[in-house]
Order: sequence, then structure tokens, then C-alpha cells
Amino acid sequence: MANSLDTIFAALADPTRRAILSMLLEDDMAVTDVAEPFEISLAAISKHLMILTRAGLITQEKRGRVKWCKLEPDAMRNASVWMQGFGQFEPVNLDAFERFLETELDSTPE
Amino acid sequence: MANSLDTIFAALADPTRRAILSMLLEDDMAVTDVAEPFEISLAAISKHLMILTRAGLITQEKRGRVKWCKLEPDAMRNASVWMQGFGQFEPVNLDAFERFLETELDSTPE
DNA sequence: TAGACATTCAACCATTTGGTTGACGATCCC
DNA sequence: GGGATCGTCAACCAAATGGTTGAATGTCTA
Repeated sequence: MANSLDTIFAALADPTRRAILSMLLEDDMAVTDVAEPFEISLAAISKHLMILTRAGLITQEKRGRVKWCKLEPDAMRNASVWMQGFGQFEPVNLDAFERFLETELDSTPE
Repeated sequence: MANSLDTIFAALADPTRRAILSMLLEDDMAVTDVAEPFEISLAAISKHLMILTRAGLITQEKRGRVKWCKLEPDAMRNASVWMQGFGQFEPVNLDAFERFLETELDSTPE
């Protein structure tokens, strides 16, 4: 299930993947260009991009032989909102909150 | 290094650990009481609590033979701030959450 | 003091993760 | 057509993860 808190937080737990997200904040990028600043193999980057895609944090679109990677900032919103639950509001039922986020995801257009 | 984004996000990626954090939102708890609702062993819970502690998300204080677990909501701030850098997701829609709670009450008889 | 309780430690296991390399399927362009 | 480029796949590896069980440690209490 894409966009679950599990996959989003797991995707964010890796520094390489967070760096990729930061790069994509500037602009959409081809896979090869994403890989350029890193010292690991292209295949490894490709795997990282898969994980980010499964988490819904980016989308990939192939045009010709180039696959373009695009940041999807909204995906982080659920995780962000979940985290806001700690500290900001008064004791709230976070289980209910998690269910709320799930139903919200189902109903979010696009 | 406690409180790094790596350890915080990795700690949050597990549903058991998120559930524990939610429980601690209500009140401080002893390890045994934390473990009670889960079906895994006490040792496994102890490990989860270690991970949450290393991430700085909780603290543990031993009084007598009981070790009390306490939520540290501030620790999430670093991660939260990092995430805010991505996109302008709207602030938490508390109204929507309240409506959700109402419909949930209607649909889940007790 | 002996037992019960609270918690961790140690050893172990299966699965996942993050990386490698080499081969492969597309696609562009000369 | 044929070579270069883009990206993934497959097989493999080491290390980390999440779980188990049983023994050990420390503390309370009858």
C-alpha cells in the first residue's frame, strides 16, 4: 500500500534518499542525473528511486529513453500531520488519527 | 547520534513503535504495561523501547524495579522541520478530523 | 530469606536492506 | 544497421532488523 506511514517513514530513514528528495526540490531530474553526485552504482540509485516511488514521495515518467523523476510533496503531508499530533494538540486519539489519514488518502483526488 | 533524522525516521517506520508512542501520549507507562496490548514478547517490546530511546523519542527512568517510559515530543521537531521544507502542505485540517471522529462514532457501535 | 515480579541479556533465526556486478531491453542518432 | 546511452533485472553478498526463547539481574514483599 503506497503512502502508508510505514513506507513513507522507511523511505525517509535513508540519507541518500533524503538527499535525492532535496535535489528534486530544485527541479525534475533524469535517473542518470540523480545518480551523478553519489558514489554508489546507478542500479543502487534506481532501487532508491523505486522505494521513493512506492512510498508515493516521487513519481517517475518515461519519455523516450529518459525517465524523469518528480517530487510529490503532498505525500509527506500525512506523515507530517501524524507527527504534528505529538505536542501540538491536546491528547488526541492517534489511532483514530491514523485511520482518518487513511480515509483521507482514499478520498484525495488525483 | 541520538535525534538524527536517520534514527528518528527509522524508529517511526515501525507500526508497533508508532503505537507505543501513541500510548505514551496518554501517560507515562512501565515497560510491562506498554507490552500488554501487543502479542509479541516482552523482550521484543524492550528492544523497540531501546530504539525509541536511542532516537530520542522517549526517555526511560528506572524507579525501583519498574522502568517508566515517557514521551519526548520535542524530538520529533527536527524531523518535522525537515519535512516542512518540502512543499506547502496545508496545516492540519482539524475540522475534517473532527467530522471524521463523528462519523466514526456513528458507524462503530460499542 | 525465599519467592515473585520487572526487565534485560545472549544466542539464535528468518527476512529485509543496501550495495555490488554483469547482462539485458529500449531508444536515440550517425 | 550499428554503436552509444538510459535504465532495469537478476544473482549475489554482508549487515541490519524484528522476532523468538531461556537464563540472568535487580528489586520488592511475605
